Amino acid sequence: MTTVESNLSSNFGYLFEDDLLSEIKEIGISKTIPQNDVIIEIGEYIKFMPLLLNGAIKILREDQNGEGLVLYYLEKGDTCAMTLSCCLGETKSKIRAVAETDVTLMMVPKEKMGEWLGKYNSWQAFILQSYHNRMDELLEAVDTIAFLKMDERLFKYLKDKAMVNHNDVISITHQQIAEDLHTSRVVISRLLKKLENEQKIQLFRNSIKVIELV
DNA sequence: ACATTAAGTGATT
DNA sequence: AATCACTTAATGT
Repeated sequence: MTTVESNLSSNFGYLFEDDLLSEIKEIGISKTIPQNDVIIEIGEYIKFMPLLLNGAIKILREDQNGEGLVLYYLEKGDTCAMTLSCCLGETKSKIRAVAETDVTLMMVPKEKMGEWLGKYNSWQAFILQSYHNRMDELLEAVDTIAFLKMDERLFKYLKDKAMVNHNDVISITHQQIAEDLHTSRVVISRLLKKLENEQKIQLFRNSIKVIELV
């Protein structure tokens, strides 16, 4: 068994029946994407549906000026709900997906999506469950943006980032955080300083250590 | 040594 | 919370 195959089994094996699993192995194209590469761009048509085998993907929304806002992260075993709706409905992507870490994907041609829906119960369950999970995450993102103050948003952002990277030291500049949260660098610097005084984080040049991971 | 980039801070809106 | 203006610190050439 190849690495990709065992990877697929360990992440999706408990979800899918064996027939489906072997069909995915046969048809799917595995792909590795280096950190920070854009996987899906806004306005792009989607021909493949990705199953995330390894790494993490950052999902962003963008305003008219091309400035981004992080919505949520996908981790292994996840798939992107945007691709689901795009593959089923022939529409363009409304979000951008960026590789947060190095990523390995299994790309399934979109034609198979509909076919499998009728053929495999486990596939149908997976698609519905994925929609449900993404909906929850989207609502959580809305709550975060609407109800939390910037300092709480920032701390949540840091914790999420530490989580998906499996590392409590985050390599990032204040400027980059500001872009992800759609605010200014000065604001981030001040709030980070405050979090450091509260012993929640430690600041270094080009990196931040998260102390209170909860 | 000089230029560039990252980060810290007071003052103002 | 945003912006301006300025300083200080770290890093690259």
